[in-house]
Amino acid sequence: MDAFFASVELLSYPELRGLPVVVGGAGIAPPRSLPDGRHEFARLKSYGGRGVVTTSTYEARALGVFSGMSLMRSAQLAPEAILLPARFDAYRDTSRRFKAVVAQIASTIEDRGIDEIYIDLTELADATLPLAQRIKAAVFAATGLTCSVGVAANKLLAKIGSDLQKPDGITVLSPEDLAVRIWPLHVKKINGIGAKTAAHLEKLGIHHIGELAKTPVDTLTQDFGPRAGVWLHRAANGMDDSPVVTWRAPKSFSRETTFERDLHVRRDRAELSAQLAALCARLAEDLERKGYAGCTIGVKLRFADFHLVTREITWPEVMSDAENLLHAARRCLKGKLFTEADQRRIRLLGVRCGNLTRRDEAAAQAASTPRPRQNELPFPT
DNA sequence: TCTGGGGTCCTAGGACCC
DNA sequence: TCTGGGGTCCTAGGACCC
Repeated sequence: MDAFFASVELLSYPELRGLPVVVGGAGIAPPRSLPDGRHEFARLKSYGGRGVVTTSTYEARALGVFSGMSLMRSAQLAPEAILLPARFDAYRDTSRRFKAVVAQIASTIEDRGIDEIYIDLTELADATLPLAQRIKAAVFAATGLTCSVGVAANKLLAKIGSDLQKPDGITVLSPEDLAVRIWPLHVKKINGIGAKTAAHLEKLGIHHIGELAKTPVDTLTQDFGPRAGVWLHRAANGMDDSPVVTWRAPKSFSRETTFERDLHVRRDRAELSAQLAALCARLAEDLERKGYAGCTIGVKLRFADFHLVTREITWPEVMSDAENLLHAARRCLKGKLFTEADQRRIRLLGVRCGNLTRRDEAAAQAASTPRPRQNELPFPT
């Protein structure tokens, strides 16, 4: 989907069409409705929190504002841009509709998050281009939104192709296109090559996919290890035999929050305790709603200096209720994480539950989950 | 004025068992 | 007292993606 969250918002606020609009994270007030039916929108420059850009319209991107950028920095680049709070329920609803309508045309679909799918068209007899056009038209009819489609012999190339003519594009790649259209692209266009790997390749003098493709595998395996080295070489040569996976069992659920201000390990202990309990309660709700329980419980801390620490414990029995999650999470926080004289501040706190089983399968175990111990304080010092 | 939230996969070391 | 492989599970961190 093209600029998905922002595009959904434009359906609600068509008067913003053509303007730089940014959908952002936390603590943003929704637009105020005026008596005459118009809306009063917040501007990026009025924002004072710690959020980041979730999605920006193409007009905002033209000003240098992209996903992941802090809203503060975005405000410097585009102070007059409209700022909207994210409405995940609306995006999830739209997401379901676009996926459902595609499923009517081709049922083998791999979910790649809220705004992206892979579709296996192998078994469909239709000619490629009309098929892609039909999918786009169906998505537009169901949602009022445009998407970009890449068609190729595998997922790796289809993904790159889908990005070549955004927004509202169709790109069909044939084998001959590899050298002509893929090799001139930067290595970061390959799904799986991020900032770190790209910087590493840069040091080796490899910038474009074509250069990577012509680099001997041995050179790559020496630098990146056997597995990654081979993968890089294959990817650059357009090779990918990964299947379209229609369903995966979830591996973990988690909840985390970044505080409005950094919390002191000792002085803000009561607040940290309350936040931890709240996260466990939300995680328990998620597990309950989705019907899972897990036995590996972990916490995640980001300190004010952005240093990240995780701790996890595997319990003998699975759990899914808030009390037991909290008990286990507190356990993770005990030990050498904090000292008596600790003056550090924490910016983010998270709780995770992994090693999942379906709750109906775990029902027998559930009866014997350990009772939480009382009077235990989290964030021991 | 820095840097969200929810995920997956990989690696590497250590414990433990046979 | 010194020495094997092989396998699994657990834990911490990191890269990457949407």
